Amino acid sequence: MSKHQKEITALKEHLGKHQLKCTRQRELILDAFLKQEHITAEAMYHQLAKKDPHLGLATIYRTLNLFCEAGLAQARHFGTQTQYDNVSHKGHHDHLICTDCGKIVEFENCDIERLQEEVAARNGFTIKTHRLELYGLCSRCRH
Amino acid sequence: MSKHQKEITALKEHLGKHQLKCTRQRELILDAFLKQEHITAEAMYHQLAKKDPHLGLATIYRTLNLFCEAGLAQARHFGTQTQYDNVSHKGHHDHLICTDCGKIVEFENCDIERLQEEVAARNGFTIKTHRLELYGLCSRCRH
DNA sequence: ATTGAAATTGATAAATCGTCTCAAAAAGAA
DNA sequence: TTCTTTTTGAGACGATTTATCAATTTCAAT
Ligand SMILES: [Mn+2]
Ligand SMILES: [Mn+2]
Ligand SMILES: [Zn+2]
Ligand SMILES: [Zn+2]
Repeated sequence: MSKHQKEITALKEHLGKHQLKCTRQRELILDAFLKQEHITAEAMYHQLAKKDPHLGLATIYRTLNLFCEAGLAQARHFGTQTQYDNVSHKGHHDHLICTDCGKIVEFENCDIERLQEEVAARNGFTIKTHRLELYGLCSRCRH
Repeated sequence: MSKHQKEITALKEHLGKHQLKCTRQRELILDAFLKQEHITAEAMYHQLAKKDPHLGLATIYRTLNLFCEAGLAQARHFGTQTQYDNVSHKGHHDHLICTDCGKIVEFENCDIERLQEEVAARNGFTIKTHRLELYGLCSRCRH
């Protein structure tokens, strides 16, 4: 029994609900993805080339996007590339960033999350993901 | 005396400190930029084509990146494009973005802003700026 | 005002990243 | 097995931004 049974089941459920098929490539990519905290399509392409030299980059992109739709991954634009975060690896969180020393504090605030939902609903949107980053000075750098 | 004298002076100081030159193109682009809250290089290219049909797109990019280095602008990846925000602009707002059609809705929410301050204070931070982007589907794209 | 080194420009090639196309292959229900 | 639908891989393609480079402009020193 795999350590990641919950995620494997979640994906299979998503596949079933959407008339999608369980392929060797999807299983291979899922297996590799669940071992990561976050990865780019390109990095996964090179990593999996050892196991299957014919696995196409387009398939990696398609499958990582599928994971996003199934709720297993979350895409984040980071610099010029897209990072696919493993949602199961760490819960959702946002960031406080010190612009002076670069210190990063992770936080989670349910009230903010709820207000975000309200704002979205008021504008007819359904939120899939979000990004909240607070930039400023940490206590040490303020003095 | 221009309404944006402070920013014009700030740019000239930056130019002087870095052996950069004050060109007609830089003045033209600065003038247009300071009237905007945020703009893409492409949008500015089309906008300025009326005043100078030979102004190159590369010059727009180079100049907007220069404004970032001079502290007048802030680059923000927004979907596939880069938005250059005018940091001197007073009216802060955040964004709802439809991941399907690209629609962008601007919003302000004082309660979220207040909670952000609380989170920051609890962690010893003083917020200078922040970025909040909500990604999802607009009413039309949700079907 | 003239000169000349250094910076800048515009046109366009190139790089980057991700999606689209489509014929062949695979999945899976019957 | 048969048959329909989905998926795949390879590369073309599109969008955005940066690099290249010869010609032009700036500006400080004559
Ligand atoms: Mn959050
Ligand atoms: Mn805000
Ligand atoms: Zn700090
Ligand atoms: Zn939409």
